[in-house]
Amino acid sequence: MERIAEAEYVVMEVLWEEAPLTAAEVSERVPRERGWSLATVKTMLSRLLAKGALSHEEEGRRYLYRPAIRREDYVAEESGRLIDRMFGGRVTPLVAHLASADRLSVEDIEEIEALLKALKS
Amino acid sequence: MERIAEAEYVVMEVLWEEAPLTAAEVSERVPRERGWSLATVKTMLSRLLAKGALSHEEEGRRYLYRPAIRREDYVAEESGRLIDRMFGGRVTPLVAHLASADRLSVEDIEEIEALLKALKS
DNA sequence: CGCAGCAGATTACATGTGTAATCGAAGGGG
DNA sequence: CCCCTTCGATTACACATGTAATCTGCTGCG
Repeated sequence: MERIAEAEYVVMEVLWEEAPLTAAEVSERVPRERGWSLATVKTMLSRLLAKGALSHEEEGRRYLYRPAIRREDYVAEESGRLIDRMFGGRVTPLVAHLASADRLSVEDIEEIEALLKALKS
Repeated sequence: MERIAEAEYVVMEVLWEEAPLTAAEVSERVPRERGWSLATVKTMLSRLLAKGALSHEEEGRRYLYRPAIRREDYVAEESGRLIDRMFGGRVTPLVAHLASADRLSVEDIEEIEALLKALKS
């Protein structure tokens, strides 16, 4: 599975949210603050097709695009990559880090505790 | 703080481990499997200097390099970036994801629970 | 005192990425 | 039936990245 660049990821998000879509529809749904032209979106779509991250079917003389990889798989790969690089592949140090970096509120902690408890049973 | 590329990060790791070091010393410590020439390491060092991620002091006619940013800060930024992109900035979904992706062993879970308990007090 | 060798600086070059503009075909409106 | 619009395809172009090789200036060895 080829690497998806950050700008490309924006397009993937759109299509994971709703698919299939035409290029124009994707363009409409790209977050406004990106300020992308339709042309840019089309470039992203082609590159993602080439990378095998999207598939397309013809609808008249347009394409309908849809994801060819699952969001979970992509997220798993990316977060795994980060954990491997920064935390030697271990998850506990990541959580410890998040905690000490104040990314964890008391509510977070309680949610996670509940989650873990559920996991054990 | 400018973005540090993946290859550059390898050099940062070396210097976070031990500093200050000369270019040659850094080169020796770069993981063998990278197969980098000394020239490549020197390029990384210059780029990191330019980005302000390293500082250097002269020692004779060589430089001694040392990190100018803390590993903690870099890791915080990168993991924050991932969490924002993939989990809408919320940590709990990340942990949930890790759990469902089988990145959490029973021991992990117990370690994290202990960690969280300590955090609350 | 001259030169081999090492330091950093400069240059190289292919590929990836961000952000389009342009081109050629096709189809719909008048 | 012809032209304007709209598609996807092709081309553009600057900057980043990965991976070096070359250049230039000192410096210590002989």
